[in-house]
Amino acid sequence: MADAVDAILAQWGRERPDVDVSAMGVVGRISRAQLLLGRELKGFFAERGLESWEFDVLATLRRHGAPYELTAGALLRAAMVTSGAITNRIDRMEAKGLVERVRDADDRRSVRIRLTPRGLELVDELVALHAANEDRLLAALDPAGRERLAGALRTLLESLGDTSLG
Amino acid sequence: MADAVDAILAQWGRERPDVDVSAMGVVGRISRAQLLLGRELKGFFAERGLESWEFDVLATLRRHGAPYELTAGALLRAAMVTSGAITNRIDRMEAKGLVERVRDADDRRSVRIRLTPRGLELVDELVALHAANEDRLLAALDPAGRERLAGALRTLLESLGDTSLG
DNA sequence: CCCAATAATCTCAATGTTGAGATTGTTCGG
DNA sequence: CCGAACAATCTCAACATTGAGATTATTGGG
Repeated sequence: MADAVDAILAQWGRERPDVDVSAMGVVGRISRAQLLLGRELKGFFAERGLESWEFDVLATLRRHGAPYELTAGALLRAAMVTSGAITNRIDRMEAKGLVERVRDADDRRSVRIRLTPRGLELVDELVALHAANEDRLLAALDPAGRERLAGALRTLLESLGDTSLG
Repeated sequence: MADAVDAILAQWGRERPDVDVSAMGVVGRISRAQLLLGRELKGFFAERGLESWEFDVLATLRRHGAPYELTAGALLRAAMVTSGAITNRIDRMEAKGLVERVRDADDRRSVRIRLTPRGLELVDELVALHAANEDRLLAALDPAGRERLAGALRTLLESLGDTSLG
């Protein structure tokens, strides 16, 4: 069986047989898989009135444990976005009542972003559904295949410097 | 050794031991790998005065073979973007002299996008460097590891419907 | 203590994508 | 042939992100 990337590699093999394009077989598939999975997740959250990035913020706060708050800086490092993006996201989620800004009394440059009761309730309700949905998206892979995939990606991520949560 | 996703899974295990979040070990890593690889590629092309999406258009035209032209529709399906994005990209690349629009005489709704000599020269020069750069980014994986990774991703992509180039 | 360097967040213009609708052209049944 | 349905591309407003610079607050050397 062949996917779209196999077709791309075959085209390069025909047009530029002098170039070793085999790395594209990995990099291209990671890119396409992310795009297709991202679309699925977007649809999943849209059905529930959320953007994917909103769930991402909620989940980041939730999994860090009580009192479910992080600084804006910690959130932007976790989401791997820039400061402008985090300000915008928090603005919108604050307006929706999912998080609130709390000025830090010890360092007033800092803003702690905290889950509201409503935000906590929402993320606790969605996380199981989200995990089950991701599990469904991986249905084509058996447990051993998932383990190999996760393991190889871990090796790759470590080599790319993805070792901390910031 | 642990990457950022291991830390995330450990947090969920602590906070919500009732939820099976193992699928995030795969989906989360695909997402982060794509983000980090994408940044590397962006830097690589920026050093050469190109955006990643510009190379993507050039490469799509090049690998389809002479006369190095495709319709706007074929290009947008290959890039997996919407029509507005392709119009914008072609506008800018046409202004840079990398591609040109050719109205199809047989079906005048269609526009064929064709590599200019300069575009062809540029992509032919860059493709080997690009492939070598991607190879470098995967240096942490041995050939067998790459093969397993590509194979598992192919299975996943097929199951997500990524079987044609449009 | 003061001031320069550093730090955290916010502001905002530039950039790019989406997606609906407009425009232009083709096809095909009657 | 005509007109409706379909097709390909372009237009444009809404929305998000980036990244540089502004703002506000802290720290540490002298």
